[in-house]
Amino acid sequence: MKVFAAKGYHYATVEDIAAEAGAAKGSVHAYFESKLDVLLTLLLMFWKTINTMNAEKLAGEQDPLAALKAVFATFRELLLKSGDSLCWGRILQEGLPQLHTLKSRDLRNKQLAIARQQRRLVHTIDSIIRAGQQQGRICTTVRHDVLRQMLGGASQLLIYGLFMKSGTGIGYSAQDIQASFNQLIDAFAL
Amino acid sequence: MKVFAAKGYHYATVEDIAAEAGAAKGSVHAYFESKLDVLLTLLLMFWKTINTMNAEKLAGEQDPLAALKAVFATFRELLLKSGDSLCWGRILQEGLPQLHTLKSRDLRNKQLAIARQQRRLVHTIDSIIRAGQQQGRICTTVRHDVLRQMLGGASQLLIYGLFMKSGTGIGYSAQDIQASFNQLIDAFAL
Amino acid sequence: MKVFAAKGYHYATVEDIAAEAGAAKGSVHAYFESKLDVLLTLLLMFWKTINTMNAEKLAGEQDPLAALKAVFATFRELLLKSGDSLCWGRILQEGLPQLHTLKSRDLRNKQLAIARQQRRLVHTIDSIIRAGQQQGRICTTVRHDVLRQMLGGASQLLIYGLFMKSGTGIGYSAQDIQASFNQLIDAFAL
Amino acid sequence: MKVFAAKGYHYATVEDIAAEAGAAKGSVHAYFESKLDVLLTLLLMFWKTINTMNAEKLAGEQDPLAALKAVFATFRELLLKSGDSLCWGRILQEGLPQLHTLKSRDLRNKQLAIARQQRRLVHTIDSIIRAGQQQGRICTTVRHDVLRQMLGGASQLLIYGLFMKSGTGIGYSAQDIQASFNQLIDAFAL
DNA sequence: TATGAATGAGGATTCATTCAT
DNA sequence: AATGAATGAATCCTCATTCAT
Repeated sequence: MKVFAAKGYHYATVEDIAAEAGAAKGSVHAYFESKLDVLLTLLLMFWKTINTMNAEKLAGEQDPLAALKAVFATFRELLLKSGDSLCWGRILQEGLPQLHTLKSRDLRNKQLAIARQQRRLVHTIDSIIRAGQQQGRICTTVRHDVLRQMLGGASQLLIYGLFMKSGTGIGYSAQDIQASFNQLIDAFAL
Repeated sequence: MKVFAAKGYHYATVEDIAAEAGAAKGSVHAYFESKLDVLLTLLLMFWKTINTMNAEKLAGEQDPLAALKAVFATFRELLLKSGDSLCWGRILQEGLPQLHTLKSRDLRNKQLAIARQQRRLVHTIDSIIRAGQQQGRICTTVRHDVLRQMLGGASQLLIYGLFMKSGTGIGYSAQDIQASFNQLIDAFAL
Repeated sequence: MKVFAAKGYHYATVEDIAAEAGAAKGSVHAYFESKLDVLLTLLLMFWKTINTMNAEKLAGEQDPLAALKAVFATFRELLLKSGDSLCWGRILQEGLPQLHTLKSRDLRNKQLAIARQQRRLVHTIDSIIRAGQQQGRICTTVRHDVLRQMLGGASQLLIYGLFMKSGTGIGYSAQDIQASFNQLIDAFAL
Repeated sequence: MKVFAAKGYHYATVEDIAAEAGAAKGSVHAYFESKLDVLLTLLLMFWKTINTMNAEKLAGEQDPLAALKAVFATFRELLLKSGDSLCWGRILQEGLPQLHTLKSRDLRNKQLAIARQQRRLVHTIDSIIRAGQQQGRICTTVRHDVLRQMLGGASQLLIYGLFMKSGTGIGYSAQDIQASFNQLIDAFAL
């Protein structure tokens, strides 16, 4: 994760990964089918964790606005967990090869599993928004999918901003994000 | 641009690029120092265009809310220009090598120029927001840089959504974006 | 061919092949899909040549015994052509990977083409033998396929013997083979 | 033996060998210096067995033709022993690395021992033929080494034929070989 | 003695880049 | 100016071998 985050998938070598783990090149292939498998495994882990955490948090939560805030808080927590680097953030952005280019069946399945987890998160958010709209708690002039994308994008770039190098005009902290993002959600509340 | 967008920087070969341009592999290097140079040139072109278009649109525009809407409209126009594919979108996400890894001085300069253009856009947006806040037109409970990141992120993911494959829960069109995004901006107006 | 013959397929590296050809490693892959493709191409070339030469020689040949002698003479000519090394001989013995292990469709087709050419030679020999048996010129107490295998094996090992290192009890020359092999064929004539 | 026969030396892994033996990878190296050592050990075993069996059979055999038949019968027995696969046959064909490439003295010695056993078989056959020629039982128009190679090659390919896949024009059985091969020997009897 | 996790040398392959034509 | 054949650096992956347990 560290290596991919620091160098990007393509500039990271298997040797780099092994070295970071304090192991030898060959050992990486003892645990992963290929370099791509390492990436896919990480991605799958990320999305699964997101969904698991959300499931726990949302159990029993009735208020759609609170639920929405909780979901995006999960996202922030996970992205910020590693502390000093935007590990997940950079990994999530990596362009993956087309599904049909994947040689092994196992890898194809992994990529499908990732897509499934991503869809699950999407579905979670959309359900909350639609429920909120039906309860008259969330404004209905915005499509649920549009709102979901806006919130997701805003959330992402806010976090990325935390790790941007100086000189890019970012002066806020993790705390600022929390408050402002909740204000954003409230802007769509009724 | 098409090739990078379709395959991603690393999966695109110089041969692909040349073929798309109806030229031969060697010719690419007659006009570009390297493959990376092609990408950097494209990126620089993108950001320069963004800033140029903004400069034109904003000349004489007094209303900060209208100005903000115009700036993000520019972004959308450019990203959507190619019509049937998210060319710029994918290109913009490509992980670039670290500045210090770049061998040639020319490439380093180009990357710096890109950063300059990106900062210029950031400055443009921030100026509008701060002016709006001073004029009492934009709410001051949100930092200007936080608002800028939120708007930028929302804008990006909305557009990416347009190109996502079916099954990802995207049902909106380019028109939906326009209205919803302006509503988002208005949510921060006073 | 020289490299495969000298080192064997697996002990020969692509670099060796390139060096022998006075070219660079990468150039091998400009003309061949893979190292295996080099081998398959050579094998296909060999079997095609065998069949072509036979077709020419046998046109108009009525005598089955003369025809048989001609076919095996072709085999000898080709194996001995390179002069100072048993190029084809060693290449022909190389164990090939199973058809289904082959990654590319092109390689699979090449291997099938080789099998086709081999079958064609087998068919050529068998036809001659059967015709000879029907004409009462070749003894019928031996199955045509048995005789074909015996003649083929004898032919092969005779030639291999020519290239065996001293100390293996080989004292004959290429001329001795010709006479003795024809005597072998005559042993089955009526 | 089974593994080498099924996959070929280079496509067989030590893990395969261990698995077939119901042991673990590491155990192979407890009994053999290296993978090549396994192969050489098998080869040496084969040739030693051949010579031992021949020594027993030939003790007291006066008739050179009967002796020749016995020697090649031994060869057939051994090659066909495994029953359903051409184990020895494929192993015998494996291209070995050049003697001087062998790292360990032990391996070099083993390879020399194999060569010694091969020479011993050659000598056995040649002695029989020469004795037969001196006794006027075997025709003298063929050199003893030429006859030995012809018989050996014929014998080999006949047996290989038994294991060839269908579609290669092989229709005979192990019994057909016996009779036909003896007829071949008789063809050189006086 | 048996194991199997860890190792790293070895080699095939890719593809950006060069340069003679 | 355009080409594309040739190059070789870069790197993934395999698997024989080692060795601590």
